[in-house]
Amino acid sequence: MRVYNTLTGKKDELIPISPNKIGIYACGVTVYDLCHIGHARSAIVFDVIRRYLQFKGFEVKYIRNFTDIDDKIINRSKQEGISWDAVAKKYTDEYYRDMDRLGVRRADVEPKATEHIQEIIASVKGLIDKGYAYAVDGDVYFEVSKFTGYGKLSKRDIDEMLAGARVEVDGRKKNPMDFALWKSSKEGEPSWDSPWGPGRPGWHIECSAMSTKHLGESFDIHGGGADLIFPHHENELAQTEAYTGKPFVKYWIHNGFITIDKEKMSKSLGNFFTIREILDKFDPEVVRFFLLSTHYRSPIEFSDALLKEAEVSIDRYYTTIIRVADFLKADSGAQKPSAEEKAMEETVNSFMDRFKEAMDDDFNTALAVGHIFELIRETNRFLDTRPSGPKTQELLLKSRDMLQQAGSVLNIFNKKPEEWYDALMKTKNVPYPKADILEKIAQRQEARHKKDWAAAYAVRKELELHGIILEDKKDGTTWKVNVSS
RNA sequence: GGCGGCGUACCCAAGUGGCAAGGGAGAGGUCUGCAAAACCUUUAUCCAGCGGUUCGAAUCCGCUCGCCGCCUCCA
Repeated sequence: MRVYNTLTGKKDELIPISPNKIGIYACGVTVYDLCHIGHARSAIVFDVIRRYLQFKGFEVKYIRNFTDIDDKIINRSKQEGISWDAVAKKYTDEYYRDMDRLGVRRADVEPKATEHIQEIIASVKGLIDKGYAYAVDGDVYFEVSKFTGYGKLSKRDIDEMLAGARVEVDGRKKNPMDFALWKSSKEGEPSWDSPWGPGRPGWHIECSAMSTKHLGESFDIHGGGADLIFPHHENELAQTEAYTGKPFVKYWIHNGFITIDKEKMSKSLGNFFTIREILDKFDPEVVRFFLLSTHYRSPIEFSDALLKEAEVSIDRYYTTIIRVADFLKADSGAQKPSAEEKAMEETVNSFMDRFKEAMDDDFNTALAVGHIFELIRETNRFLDTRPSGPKTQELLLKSRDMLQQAGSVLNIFNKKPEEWYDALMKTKNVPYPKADILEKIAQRQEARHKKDWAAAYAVRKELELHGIILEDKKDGTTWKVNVSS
């Protein structure tokens, strides 16, 4: 399989450092506030990458960190009037609440910066010893010009960046591009003892320390949002390779942004939606599907209208699953050849290959989703021919199984149809108890028996007003929530 | 200013050399007591524009226009 590698700028064949094993380190979040949908995208993208690699049979070790000490956390603790570690704890809990709901699996190891202070200090010390870093007044800086590969990830040149001139001027640094490995603490700020006095780690060094501790000095995949390429990952790469003298990461994977009115969603612009407020209106499965229906490196424009389209798509899946279940329950088993059988067989049998082919090409979930809907259409088309018999049943069971397997990689299609409609009742605020619906359906059945079509129609209309659609079938009437309302 | 990306139907979106996936919306139809769902037909002789390479390009090269990102914290 091939993955796009930011370091090489092209799709590279994925060859693990150790056969059949893959180590992944994804940058998590700084726990100082609620997560927005951009954080969700990154988390879901790497969740799917991990799931797919496991699906392919790789033994995956997945690490995702929490940055639980930095300026933003300290500021927030002043604002909220609670200690910095209480802030970190609070927003770590909130993070889990959101991500669990979104079906993002926990990582194998979820390290925190503050739990790795000794490793960090050892790295900083090592970098000073090797001449890559220098201490000034309790701060320690990495000397960018000493590392010849600096800029190779973000394709930047130190001199050109200086010409760009948006770098802070700090006379204590040898070069304005030098960045902090260790920051001295001011009075009253959280601090740890170090050879350079009380202080705390710089942002980049924590990821170097944690990733190499849990995955070794060289590992396979390192990822995060595209905004981390520079300076975070560039710096991380420089300091780690300077320290170990070995290649750090083989494949760098970065996901694209979420945009609002074509502009990057970000905290500073204030144009962001929290995961929480979106989940008030849409089921997590809808959000996942929405995010996965565009390739992970492309920008995604975010809007309610687009989420609704995703909702309709998911509904189409569940509707088909109900059809299949209804069919299997009712099929007499009498052999009846179908003209569509051959086409159906072909689509079902080739599905998994096409799904894998899509995913093998840089995790092309958008194409994979396309294949899923081809299978759904073919399944419906097949059912429309009213086939019957063991062969028919076998094909339908296999189709359902294929959809389940693909769904499990993307972690969608994970509900029973009833659960999907229960969920819709909530997100669509249908204020109508299920018992009432069943009651109305019974009344309507009575009217239908008497061929009182006007009364039957009135019931249909009444429920429709509440967002409930009735479906008359051979053996009774079922209801569902209208997704397009 | 430097570096990078994008521009595919009404909307979303795959496709990176061989006759343009998929979803939504619209229109017409089949089925139905009425519906819904589903299915069928239909909506890009063409992929921002211009020029070039090639037997052949949305896909490669050049230029132009438009949009966006990174270069400061940021998923």
